[in-house]
Amino acid sequence: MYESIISHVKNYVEASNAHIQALTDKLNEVCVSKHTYLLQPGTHVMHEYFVIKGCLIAYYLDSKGHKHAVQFAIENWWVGDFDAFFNHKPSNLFIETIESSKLFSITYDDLNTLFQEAPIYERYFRLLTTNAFIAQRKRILSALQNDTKTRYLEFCSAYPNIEDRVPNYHIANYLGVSAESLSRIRRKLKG
Amino acid sequence: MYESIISHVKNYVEASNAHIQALTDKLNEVCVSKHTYLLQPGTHVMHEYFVIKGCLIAYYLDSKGHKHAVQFAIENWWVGDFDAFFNHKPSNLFIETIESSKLFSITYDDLNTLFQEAPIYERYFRLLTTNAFIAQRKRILSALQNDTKTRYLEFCSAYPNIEDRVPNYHIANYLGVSAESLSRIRRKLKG
DNA sequence: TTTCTTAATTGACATAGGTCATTTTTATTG
DNA sequence: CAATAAAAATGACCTATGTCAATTAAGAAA
Repeated sequence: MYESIISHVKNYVEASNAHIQALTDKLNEVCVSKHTYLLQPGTHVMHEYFVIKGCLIAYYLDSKGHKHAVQFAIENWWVGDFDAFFNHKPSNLFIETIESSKLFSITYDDLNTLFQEAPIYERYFRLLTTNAFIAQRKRILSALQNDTKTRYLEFCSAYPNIEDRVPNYHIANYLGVSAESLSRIRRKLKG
Repeated sequence: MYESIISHVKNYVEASNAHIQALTDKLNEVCVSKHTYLLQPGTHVMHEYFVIKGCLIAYYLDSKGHKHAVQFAIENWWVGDFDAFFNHKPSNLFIETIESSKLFSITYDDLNTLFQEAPIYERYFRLLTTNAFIAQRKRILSALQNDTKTRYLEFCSAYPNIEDRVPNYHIANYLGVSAESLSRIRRKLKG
């Protein structure tokens, strides 16, 4: 049951059995069906989630009602609202399942206890955050220097086969273009 | 001499005198004059820097020779190439002084020793990275939902008085627009 | 101060992508 | 399977911003 998260942890830090035990003791398994919100704006963020199976999207809604996807999460990704979670403020993010999904959840208090019990998890989360930061920076850079077609192709290879798992308008939102515009780009790529 | 960095650390973690000592022992003061590169692409990244006084910019050069600013660093900011530094690969970033600057530098090995000696610094860097991640996400979102004028105004209030410290074309690069376009926006704001 | 260099502004023009309205295709559900 | 809803594609039109070239302004150096 815990294989995927254990190997994820061991990918980043040297973890003893006791370390692993300390983590798994604090995880809860959650199953959610398709099109369900794990998080909605205004909510007090109780958990961060690790995806065992499934596909989710995290997005904001702007003042004009437009969605802006910030992250897709598939198997072995952590997903949640870091800002709201660590800074104890209400979220302004939607996190929604695109497929029915199986997740582990951990609470803020349990995560803090874990940091006390086993500082290797400070390191683990520091490394994850550093990687997320770097990936995000790449995304900014790509947005600044590449046209949408290039970024769409990049996206497809970064999240393999995701075109089949995620509706098109989510991808358009992620790339920061209208669904119509992405549609035109796809046509050009085919023809 | 160390006041600014000490209070920066204490802002994030509970640090004893011994903790502080462990850090300051590893810092070197560096003075660099205006228009100097601290880092250039291809280089093996030896240091991360903390700005005591001055102003710097970190940017990439894309395949078309266009600059893309990823960060301005002023007093009390850390600056460096996280990706290259932590992952031991050559940098593809320029870091350049815009004003003559005074910095602290720390090496990779010293930082790792510090993490061993005092795990609170794992925490400190985790928190810094989390904040940087969040700030960067806000930047992505702002780019996706606001027009350039709005983002320019946001930028001016996020980095107060920076218009006076930083040439215009750097700001245009940061916002992801041409210098001409920013110039037109500034004209409209005045008139 | 004068000279030289760098930065900023401006105009003309081209184009990617936005918006809105409509149609076609694909999913979902009773 | 039929009926309905949701998503994708398409066309017409508009606007913001890019590019290139020229001019003006500001800053640095001698």
